[in-house]
Amino acid sequence: MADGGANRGESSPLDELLGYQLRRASSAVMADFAQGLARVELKPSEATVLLLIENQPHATQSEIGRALGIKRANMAPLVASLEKRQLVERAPVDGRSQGLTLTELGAEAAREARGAVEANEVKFFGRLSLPQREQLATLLAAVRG
Amino acid sequence: MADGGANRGESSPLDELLGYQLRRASSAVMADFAQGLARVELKPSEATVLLLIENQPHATQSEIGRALGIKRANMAPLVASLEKRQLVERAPVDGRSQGLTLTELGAEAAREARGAVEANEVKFFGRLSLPQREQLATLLAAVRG
DNA sequence: TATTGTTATACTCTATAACTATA
DNA sequence: TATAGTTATAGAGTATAACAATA
Repeated sequence: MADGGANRGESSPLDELLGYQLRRASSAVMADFAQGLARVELKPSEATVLLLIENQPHATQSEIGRALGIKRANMAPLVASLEKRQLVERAPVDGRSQGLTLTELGAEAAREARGAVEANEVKFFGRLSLPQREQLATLLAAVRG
Repeated sequence: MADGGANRGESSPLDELLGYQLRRASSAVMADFAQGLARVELKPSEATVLLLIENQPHATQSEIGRALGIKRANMAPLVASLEKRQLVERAPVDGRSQGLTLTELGAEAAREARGAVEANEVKFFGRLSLPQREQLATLLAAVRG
């Protein structure tokens, strides 16, 4: 790693800060997740969109974006790319909205994405006991308010 | 917010994923932190660098970068900008390393950065009890391994 | 008037590669 | 050989502003 990895050899005033620890933990988990997805040529944002469409077929891209905290302006090129790769299909809902569904290829990609998600969860949270995982979920929800 | 904010109205399969919850919590905290720093015209990465230099004067930028998980290649323009703004001074340690210290202006910026950090901590973690905060710190450390 | 989707654009953070110079 | 610092460059995510079409 040489650079960029987590340094744990020296204490720093940031160690006391939960916001900082939260960011570092999130970065570590996300970097591994991105690496796990690289094999399938999906970015994390694309993978989460696929999983959400799988779970809520015919949702519009605005709805998906809202659920994921991704702005409309950023959803447009993201979905356009998924459609171009024939992972997602659009079907008009009304004159301005289009419902999104997975193609067969998209469903396969979603399965692979879920595999990457689960490997990532096991790798980072498998060390925790079930009560610890529940506690962490509770605390994270409380932080988000 | 209209877009981009956290949607909590609908359940999704991602709600079960600790990695996803971790990322969303981190994003929320970081967005608020960045906003709090905007008043001082500091980015989060710059603020953390200032705080670390304050705590470890004469540390080299490689050392600071290692402690923060920022690569040398990314530290270079960051520190150059802080130096240009006269927040940081460099003093040669040996022929290839330079120790970093805060100027008076930099010390003042660090104080303001610390204020933003503490407001951010209170806003998001003040809701938690002390044992809960300790538990969260323990769990995040365990996640990072 | 509000919402959907879109384009253009900019900023932050991160990543690799390649180079100089010093140890 | 390894390390410090630099430059160039690319990718991922996010942000705002503005627009057309539709509700």
